[in-house]
Amino acid sequence: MILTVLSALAEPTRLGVIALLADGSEHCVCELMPKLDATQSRMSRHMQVLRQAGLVVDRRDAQWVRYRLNPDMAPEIRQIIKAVLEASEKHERAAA
Amino acid sequence: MILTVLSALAEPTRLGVIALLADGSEHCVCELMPKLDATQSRMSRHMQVLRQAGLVVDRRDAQWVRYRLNPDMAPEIRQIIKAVLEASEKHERAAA
DNA sequence: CCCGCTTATGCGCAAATGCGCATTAAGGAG
DNA sequence: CTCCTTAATGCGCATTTGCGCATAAGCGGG
Repeated sequence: MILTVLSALAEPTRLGVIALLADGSEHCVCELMPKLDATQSRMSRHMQVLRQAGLVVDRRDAQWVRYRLNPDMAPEIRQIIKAVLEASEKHERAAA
Repeated sequence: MILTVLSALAEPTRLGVIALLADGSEHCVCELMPKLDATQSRMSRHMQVLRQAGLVVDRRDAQWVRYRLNPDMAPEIRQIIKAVLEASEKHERAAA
């Protein structure tokens, strides 16, 4: 379980998705694709990994699929995500 | 950097090592091996991954190599480890 | 119905990961 | 020096992962 979460986060595109979804709102794949410089099939599969790890949920809205962070995520997992995002922010700053 | 840390943690034996080292003291490979049910070469390579991720440091002591959590680990990384260990503890309890 | 847009998926391939086995290396004891 | 213990590493192999390409599937509009 935790291992699934960690593997899901241990990939730049997927971590990028989590960072983008961390604003709490919904985003469709077609919006994430250009922001993360990923092709459609790549994005779709990465989203599947995040879904299976229980990190995101999806909702069909007409021809779009809207993703958001799983609102029922366990608090411990939420805490991991928080720590990871804070760490990556710090490191982006350091790199810039 | 964060990705390296996450991949390092996303493996059961390595996560087990971190959990064992979390007591703050030193442990030699020969002690970790039986506790994590790992062969010698497996352990050695996993320790290398943890070292390269900056999570542990090693020290030669006679014929042993003693490992401990990297005391110079960045606080953000430390925070990730803390969150991960707490989550895995909770989940072990749930599984038991 | 056909078309266009968005997303998912089957397939094959290349690269990465994890492992065991055997060997090497490093250190201490006799 | 040899022998023993502990740890690292070269090698080959099997599995997993990540990807592109093409195709299918879901939805709305005309």
